[in-house]
This record gives sequence, structure tokens and C-alpha cells, in this order.
Amino acid sequence: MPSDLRQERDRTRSERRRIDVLDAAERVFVRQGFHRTLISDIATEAGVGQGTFYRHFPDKRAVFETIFDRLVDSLFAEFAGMSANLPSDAREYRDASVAALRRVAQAVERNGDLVRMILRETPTVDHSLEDKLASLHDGFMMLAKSFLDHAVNEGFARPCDTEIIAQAIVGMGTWTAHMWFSGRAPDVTLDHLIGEMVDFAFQGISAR
Amino acid sequence: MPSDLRQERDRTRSERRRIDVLDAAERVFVRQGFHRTLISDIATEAGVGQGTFYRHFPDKRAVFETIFDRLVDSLFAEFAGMSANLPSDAREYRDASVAALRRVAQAVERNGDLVRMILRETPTVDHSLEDKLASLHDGFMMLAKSFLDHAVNEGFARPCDTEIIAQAIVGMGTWTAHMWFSGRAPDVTLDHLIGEMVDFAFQGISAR
Amino acid sequence: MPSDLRQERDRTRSERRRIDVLDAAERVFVRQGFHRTLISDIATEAGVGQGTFYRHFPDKRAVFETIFDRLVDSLFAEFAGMSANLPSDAREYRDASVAALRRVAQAVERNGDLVRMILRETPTVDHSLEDKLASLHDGFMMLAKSFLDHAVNEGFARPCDTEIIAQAIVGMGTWTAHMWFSGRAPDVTLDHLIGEMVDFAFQGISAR
Amino acid sequence: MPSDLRQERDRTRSERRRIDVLDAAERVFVRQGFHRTLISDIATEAGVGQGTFYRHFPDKRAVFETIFDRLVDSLFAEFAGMSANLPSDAREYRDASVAALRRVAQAVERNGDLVRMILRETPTVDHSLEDKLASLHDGFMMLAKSFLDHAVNEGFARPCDTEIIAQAIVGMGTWTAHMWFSGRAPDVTLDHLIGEMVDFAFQGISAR
DNA sequence: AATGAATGAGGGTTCATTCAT
DNA sequence: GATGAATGAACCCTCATTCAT
Repeated sequence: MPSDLRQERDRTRSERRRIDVLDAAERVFVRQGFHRTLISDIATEAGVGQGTFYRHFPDKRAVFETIFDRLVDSLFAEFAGMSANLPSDAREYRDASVAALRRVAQAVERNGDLVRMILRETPTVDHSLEDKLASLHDGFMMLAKSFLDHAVNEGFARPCDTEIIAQAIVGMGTWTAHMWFSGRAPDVTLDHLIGEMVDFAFQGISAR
Repeated sequence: MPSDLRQERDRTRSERRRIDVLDAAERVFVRQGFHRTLISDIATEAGVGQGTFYRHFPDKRAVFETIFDRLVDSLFAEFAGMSANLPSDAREYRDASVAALRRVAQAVERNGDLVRMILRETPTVDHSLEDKLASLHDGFMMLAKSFLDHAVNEGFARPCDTEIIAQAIVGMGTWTAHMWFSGRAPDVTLDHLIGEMVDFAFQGISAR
Repeated sequence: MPSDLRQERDRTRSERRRIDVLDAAERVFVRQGFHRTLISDIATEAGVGQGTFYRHFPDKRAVFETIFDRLVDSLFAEFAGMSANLPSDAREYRDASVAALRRVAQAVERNGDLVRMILRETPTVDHSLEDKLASLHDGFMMLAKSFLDHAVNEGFARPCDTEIIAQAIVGMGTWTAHMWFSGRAPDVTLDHLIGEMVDFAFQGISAR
Repeated sequence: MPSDLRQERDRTRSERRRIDVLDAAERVFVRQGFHRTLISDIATEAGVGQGTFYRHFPDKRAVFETIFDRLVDSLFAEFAGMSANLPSDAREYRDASVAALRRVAQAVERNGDLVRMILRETPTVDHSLEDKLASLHDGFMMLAKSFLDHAVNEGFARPCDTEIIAQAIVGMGTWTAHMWFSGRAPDVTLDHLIGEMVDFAFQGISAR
């Protein structure tokens, strides 16, 4: 039945349009921020009429949320194959940390501006989006915490309030990423940066 | 000449009005964020007409910047008497850190919502305000760095890339403060939180 | 490609809308003057929303200038075929003057209110529009002067400061037109009026 | 009784204030035109508070009208002693015309900007002010007409539609004055200008 | 009487959203 | 389905006018 084929093709074309709009919105949000962006900016950037925007999204907030979700998914995909086997001594733990950070850094590097935009804009878009971002942070924190708990249990990390420390570590990382992608970080290689931060996390600043 | 007296009184009253408007704006910004706040919201909250708003500020952005500056000044005032004598051994250094963090925490505690609002909204208001906030962060980072450099020079902190570590520490602190004042931090006392963070910063997570 | 057709049709329709707004503005300006006219008055008169006004003109001043230019163009079009052959004796000169005035009068008659409005309002709209009107007057004056110079050179007008006299004649004409279209001129036929003015311009008031 | 004296002095002071405001308004109107002038501009220029403005005038229009009337009065005062004895031959008539124009020119010269402002702004302020200006023109026209009628009756002016000619002459004069005070008139002496215009009015342009 | 801070109605302008084509 | 002109609610800002001091 050819109409099936046609429906299929139409759906595909529509889906492509939707993604065009999404990509355009992302570029504009990155460039101008959420609040300075007009629907017409997005439509123009996407090369479509404003009406077409409304065929795919109910409003600006919805596109933003879709972009947010898309980013989160792509970051989580990056993590998928990662936490396979837990480290069994301090050395392995450290190596795993460095490897994980490198992987994240690479993942984020490809669209650092996007990440920065999301971190900057999300909390001012909406209360519910602010919460969503918070859960995301919580998710990372839980991940870090479970890593840490494991290490403590295995005896190659000292006992501590792992929730607080996990929180601190995530904060440290997020912040540093923010700086790095703003170009406001010290002018060093990414490997050096990661190395210093892991050393700090493992040994702190104290001599010995 | 009685008109001198009158001018004086008028100036005082006008100054009070200005502060009323400023305080009202602060409350509304905290409640609704910068972008959802209308001039009329501020005027209503202050219990004055819209025209009165414009008598004291040219626009919403200007009030925001004034609130920002006022906060920065009040935080700096808190720091004024602090960095008197530098610590001369590791223990003193740790104690000084705890004391400093307590002091900052207390200073911020009184208007945690304001701090959170400023941290959240500022980067989306304006490019120039975003920069202003960045310099502020830089300032804190430099402070932390000089502390750290001192400790390294004195030999009670291990040699490291103090700029990176200072950045990380400031990030960690800011982030944790953010969490704390959102009520999304673990449910512990402030002293415990500070203690854990300082321990982490000094010894890291490693056993021994 | 049907979109070409559509673009064409859209452009035509838009152009028509623009002219609707322009015509409406003209009517309102004539009725209320520039300063008493609100954008909403124009939109209402045109039967469109306020937003539509702004789709076609940036502000009230711009519509005014467009109306001004449109009038000037239409008046100049009237003059186009006129100054073909210069008169070669006093009688021809007088006949040519009468003919020219009749022609102008007819051209202006069709929209006397508009002309009056433009003469009245333009100098208060804007400095640049005031200047534009002044150049227009200058243009007319130069035209009159060249006519006069020719007559003097040919010997059927007495030697005189032709610039001053040209200025005076234009003033006389403009003024009389103003009066005529306000309904404040003496109650005579246009031909009589023109005849008297031309006689005056040729012979002055003196007996003989 | 000293309170009489005091009342008297107060009245005088109030009257002086009123005139200060009036003078200030005049300067501002000349500088900015009626519509661009704010009450606060006038008050500032007068060096008084805005409240004081309202003590003396109900609104901007009223000050304008007062300035208008004041100008008219001062011009009429200038004419008071003028039309004493009517001329009895053509030569005298011409001399009288030149003398009259010189006198008017001098009167106007002292405040040419004011006259220009009044001529420019009045018709756009108000319908009733427009009418008032029209009556003024009518007054001048009637004056000119009666002069002209006399001359015709005495036989040293040719018979003509004196109303039309009077209108034309007034228009010519007003227009030329306008040009002159805008600095857009030919660069000649006032006497030359007047001479040319009177010659034109008496003999027209025709040779012989 | 003089002041000028306070007011808020009024008018300009923007822009999300609709809808005829 | 796509378009973009049209719309008008919503918001910013001005400024004539009032009135407490």
C-alpha cells in the first residue's frame, strides 16, 4: 500500500523538521540565552516560518526542555558502558577516576557551550526545570556517593560523610567545567587539570 | 534659612524611599526571579506608584545591579577584619579555614535566598553583569590561592597547581552553599558540613 | 513553483495594506493634526490592529514623512509636462502664468485639506522635516526666479532683484492657497482670484 | 495700615513671578517648540518648582495663549500712532508704505524668533488658537484693504478686488518676514528688501 | 506661597500566538 | 503541512497634575 509508504515518508520529513527546529533553537539559546530569544529568532535560524515552530512545539519552554533532555540523554549514554567493574584498590580507584573524568570531559567538550548554556539558563526558565536540573545533580551525586561508599567499605578511602563529600566533588567538577568552557580556567592542558583535581580529591592539600 | 533644613529632610526621605524600592525589588527578585519580575510588581511590593520606581532607578537592570553591589559590599565588609595574621602551621591553617568558613556561612546565612538568587539570575541578566560576577569569583579564587601559596611556601601544604586547586575549592564552596541554601543539602548541622569539607580539602578521601 | 506566486500575492497584499494604513493616517492627520494623532487612531481608522501599523512603519513620524513625500511627488508629477516652451512676450508670459496657476490650483484642489495639513504640521514635527519643507519652498522659488530672470532678460519685465520678488510671489501664492483651502478666502471664483493675483503681480496696484 | 502694603508687595512679587514663568516659557517654546516642551522644562528654565507653574497658569496651552496675546498687544502698540493721516497722492502712499514696513520690521526684529515660533506653532496647538491667529491675519488684511480702498478711491491706485490684493500683500509680507527671520532670505539689507517689495507691490514686474 | 516627590493614566512598542491562504 | 501577516494583550516608560510639607 503506497499510502503507508507516504505516511512513513511524511513522518520522517516531519521528524527531520522537528530536529531542524530543535538544533536551530539550541544554537540561538547558546548565542543569546533563553530570555533574549524570540520564537521568530528560532524560526529564522531554522529557516522555517513561525507557524512551523508551533506545529512542533507548544512554546519556547518546551523546546528548551527538549534540548535539556536531549543533552542529558546523550551524557548518560556516554556513561552507559562505564561503571562496569568497580576498582579493588586505591591505585585502581584513582585510575578509574581519571578515566571517568576524561571520558566526561571529552563528552562535554564537543558541546561545551551547550552545557554552559544549560547550566546558566535552566534555573531561570522555570521552577520545574530548576528541579529537573537539581535531580540531575542529585543523580551525579548519588553516583559519586556510591563510588565513594564502595571505596570506604573496601578500606582504601577513609570513613567520612560520603554524601557531603560526593556533593562537594560534584560541585567542584561542575564548577571547574563551567570555568573551563568559559575560557576562564587557567591555561593548562585538560590532562593536567584532571590530574591536579584527582590528586586534590585523593590527598587534599596537606603535605604528606 | 529653613530651606536647607527642608532639602536635608527631603534628601533623607528620598533616600529612604529608594531603599524601600530596593528592598522590595530584592524580595520580588528572590520570589520570582529577574525575568518574571515586572516593574509594576516591584512598585506594588514597595507600596509606591510605578512613577516612583522610575524616580529612583532607570530600569529593572539598574535595580538588580544595585542589589548585586550592595550584597557584594556587605560580604566584603564581613571579610574586612579577617585575614589579619596568616597561620604558621598546618593545625592553625586548618583552624583558620574552619573559622573563615563559619564566618562566611553566617554572613551568607542571614540572606541565603538573596545569595542564591544572585548566583542564579545574574548570568542571565546581562553580559556585563555576568562578567562582574565572574570577577567576583576570580577575587575569591585569588584570595584562596594566596592562602594556598602561603601554605605551600611554609611547607605545610604539598606543592601543587595552586590556581587550579583554589578554583576547585571556591567551586566546591559556592556549590555547597548553593545546595545548603536551597535546602537540598544533606540534613546535618552547618558545623558538621564545614568540618567534613575542611577535612576533605586537607586530607582528601584517601585512607591514611 | 507555486511559492513564487504566493510570494507575489503576499507582496501585493502587503503593499495594499501599507497604502491602506498610509491613507488612514493621512485622513487622521488632516482631521486631528500630527500631535493629536495616536498610533491607535491610525490603526482604528485603517481598520487594522496596532501591530499591523508597526509592520509597515517604524513610527508616526515615518508615516508622516511618507505622506509628505507622496504629496510632493504627486505635485511634481503635475508640473512635469509644464515648463515646455518659455514665453516670448509679455502677453504670452501672462497667459502662461495664469495657465500655470490654474493647473497648480487644480492639482492642489483635489486634496486641499492635505496640503493645508502638510503646510501647517510639517514645521512642528521635526527639524529635518522643517528643512525638507524649506527646500521645497526653495525649489518653487528657484522655478519662479528662473521664469522671472527670463522675462527680465527678454525685456518684458523690469529689472529687479528677482530672488526677492520670486520669494514674494511664492509666499503670496502659498498664502493665498492656504486661505482659499481654509475657506477663509473672499467668496469669488478661482478664476477671478487667479486673474486678480496675476494682474497684481504684473502691474502692481498703481493706476496706469 | 501695614497689611495693605504687604498685600501690595505680595501681589507685586507674585506678578513678577508670573512674568518670570512667562518669559521662561517663551524662551523654551522658541527653543523647542510647543509640543516638545514639558511643564518641567518651563519650571526649570524659570528657576521655580513645577507647583509654582500651576499657581500661575492652568496648563501649557494657557501660557502659550498668554504669550501669543502679549505679542499681539505689543505689535498693536507699535501700530498705535501710525495710521494718523492718510496719504493724498501716490508718492506719499508709497512713502507711507515704506515707513510702515520699516516700523513693523523693526518691531518684529527685536523678537523675530518669537514671531517665527508663534507663526509656526500656533496652528498646531489648538483649533481656537488657530482661529485667533486667523483673525489676526484678517485684521491685518482689513487694515491693508482699507489703505488700498482709500488709494483706489483717491485715484492713485487702479481699481481692483482690494480684498484679494490685500490678502496677497499680507501673505507676501508675512511669508517674507518668516524667511527673513529664519535666515533663509536672500542676503541683502532690510531696506533693500523693503524697497524691492514695495516697488513690486506698486508696479508689479512689468516693464513700464 | 513654594516646592518637588509622588502618582497613575495614557500612549508607544513588542512579540507570542493564531489563522487565512 | 507550511507560511508569515495580522493581532492585541501586556508591559515599559513618560509626564501632567496633585498635594503634603
